[in-house]
Amino acid sequence: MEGRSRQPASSDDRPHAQGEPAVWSNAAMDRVRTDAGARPPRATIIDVAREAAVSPATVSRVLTGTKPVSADLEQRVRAAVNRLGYRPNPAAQGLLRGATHAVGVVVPDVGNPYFAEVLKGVTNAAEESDFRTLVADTGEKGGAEHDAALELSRWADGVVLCSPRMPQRELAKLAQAVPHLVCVNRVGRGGQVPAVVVDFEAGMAAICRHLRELGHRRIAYLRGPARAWSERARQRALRAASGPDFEVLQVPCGSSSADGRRAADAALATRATAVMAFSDYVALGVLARFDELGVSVPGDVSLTGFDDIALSELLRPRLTTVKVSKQDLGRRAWELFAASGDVGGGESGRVVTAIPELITRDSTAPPATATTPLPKTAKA
Amino acid sequence: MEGRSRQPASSDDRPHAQGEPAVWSNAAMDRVRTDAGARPPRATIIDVAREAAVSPATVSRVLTGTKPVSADLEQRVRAAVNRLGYRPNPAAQGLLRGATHAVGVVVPDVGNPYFAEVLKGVTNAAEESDFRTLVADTGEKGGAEHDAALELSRWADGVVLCSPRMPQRELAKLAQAVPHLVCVNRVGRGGQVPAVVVDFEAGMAAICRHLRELGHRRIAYLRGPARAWSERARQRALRAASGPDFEVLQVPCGSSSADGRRAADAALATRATAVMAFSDYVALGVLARFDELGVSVPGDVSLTGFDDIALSELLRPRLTTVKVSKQDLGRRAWELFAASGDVGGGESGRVVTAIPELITRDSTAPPATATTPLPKTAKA
DNA sequence: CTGTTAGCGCATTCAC
DNA sequence: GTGAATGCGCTAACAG
Repeated sequence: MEGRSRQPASSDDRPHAQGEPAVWSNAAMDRVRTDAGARPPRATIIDVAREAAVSPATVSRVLTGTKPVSADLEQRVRAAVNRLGYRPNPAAQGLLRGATHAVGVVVPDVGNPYFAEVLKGVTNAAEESDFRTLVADTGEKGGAEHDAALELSRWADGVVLCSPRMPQRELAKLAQAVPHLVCVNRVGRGGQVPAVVVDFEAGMAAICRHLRELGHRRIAYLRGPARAWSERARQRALRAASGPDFEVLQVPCGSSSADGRRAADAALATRATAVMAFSDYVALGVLARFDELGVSVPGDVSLTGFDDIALSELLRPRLTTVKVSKQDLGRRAWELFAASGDVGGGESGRVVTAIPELITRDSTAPPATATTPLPKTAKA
Repeated sequence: MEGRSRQPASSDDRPHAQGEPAVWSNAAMDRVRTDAGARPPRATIIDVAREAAVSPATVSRVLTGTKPVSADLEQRVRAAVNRLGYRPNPAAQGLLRGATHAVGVVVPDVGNPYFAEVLKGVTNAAEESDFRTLVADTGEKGGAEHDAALELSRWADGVVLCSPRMPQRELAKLAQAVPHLVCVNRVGRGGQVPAVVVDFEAGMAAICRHLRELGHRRIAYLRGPARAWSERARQRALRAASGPDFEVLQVPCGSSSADGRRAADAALATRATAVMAFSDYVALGVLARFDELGVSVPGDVSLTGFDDIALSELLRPRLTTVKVSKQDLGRRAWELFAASGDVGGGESGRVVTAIPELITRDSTAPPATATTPLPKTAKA
């Protein structure tokens, strides 16, 4: 594309670094050998058949193992396959079989360790059944979920929707358009769409109980995305736990650690003795901001998360939270998809519930005094 | 499959929770309506053609926009498409065009925030060009990379290999079998395979310089995976920086925070005044273990990371590290792939280098004394 | 057991 | 401009 030097490129594998915009440099380390487009065209099943001097059908039979083939021919075919490095074209197979052997996964944000783990769970489980995984990252934009799922549904045999933020009726409509839709952390009206969900109510209840037992009476709750089903479940638990001796102050927040960081000040302003974050990921941000403000956890305020991501026990203080097996969530979602296939798509409406477990660590303690402590110092 | 109750399932969307093994419960919330397999079969282009009373070719022309179509017919077709909710079958398109409009991404571990970000970068960039993304997670098993890439190469038009740990010759062989292979953080012999890499040498050099300026003379380095190309690059920088007044002690470690946690004690045992971790992710584990041991950072020892993952500035102390634009890495890899397509696969051997930037934060400080401090207390 | 035939859903030649 | 025919790579039905 651009001019190229004829210099044979230092034999070492060390790239040289030079400026281009910002930190990026386009090392003009041009190709060495000029065997450019000399790549042999991909072998087809016909090539293999010719090579082995058999019919394509025989090759197919050897590879799929559907019908018995004589030992002699089988050897010839295998040899030819290896020699040519033949691998069947999945698109063609899919076209014929009407199934692609792939699953789609829609996540709000792969950067969020929670979803990364769920994705990993699906991927690993799918791999065991020799299924490929397609991902779509909606960037926390609920509006993009519908289209992403619809698109993936054409590529894959089923779609796993992680924590969809879309409205209920949109989900219902989607479920009708997408053959094997499985939700994670969301159950639709009456549970028509198969789902694997965490029992958020139980989890929040456990956290509330823990806080109450420690003596907290005034709690700030950092809300997650308004449209998240899990948020509504949490709210139910909060309502149930609320009372004259257990006041829950709602603070808008979000689902990322950046959101947590931003909301930390507002949480403090409630003069609560404990802060419940929507998730561990959010709590992370809160912790950072509290530290900046010189607010000690749990000395000045207690803090809780949700999910028990790997980081939470690496943090200081180690976070009190509720443990959810994220990879299992993904794996279960996969299983739900796999099962739905067996029954021909009729078996919808299965909901699998994961019971989370309270993990008491260092970020919670009894309130320092009857009244809410204020930051020791402002802005470290 | 199992017996089902006729109970109409509580109209609420709250799943009930009951025991099964461990924390999982299979809520027997059966399907409500019995419209089981009543899903209409997916519409094909022929259905649309019939519905619009035109030929399939016309439908195709409207959808692909290759040839002009009269306004009248165009309207009829579009209406039919909407009515039927038709979406072309990508497998069929792929078969015909010989390209799938998908990229594969092979990562050692999606749970690692570094790779999650790179993956996100690829996904987002691909999406903009209307490409799908396929992922394979090799679980840090270098042996699985080759097969994963090979497999993905049949599904996708190209494959992005993230930080492959496979031996050089295996990579070379792979590059020959996979049409559009792009590496992240690895350049093969002479750079035949297009790659986008971080200039690890520059990064490590910057860290060494920083540490030396602070007065550190005895440093422990927590090694990454032996087979990682980036590790070898780091070693080069270390060798260059080493000298009588700057001693680098090597400690085997790995690439995960769990590895870091395990290696922390050994790092301490070197009696170094500063510890350089292979990555931020590793440093995370080190920090946690140090805290357990009552070793203060940077009071007793300084600690550095690499990559500047989002967490690193949320941690306390905030980690001194070297900043790498992880999403950009992914995006650039995508661009390399896209570009390689334009030139027909001949343009191999492009290497793009990202220059990282030192970020000085709170985890580094001058050494406390001339001699290495020992842990204040053992096992907090 | 093996080879031959047909067609999955689509875009793209060709004729008109 | 439009429609009818062809074939992408593969496997499932049929013959033999």
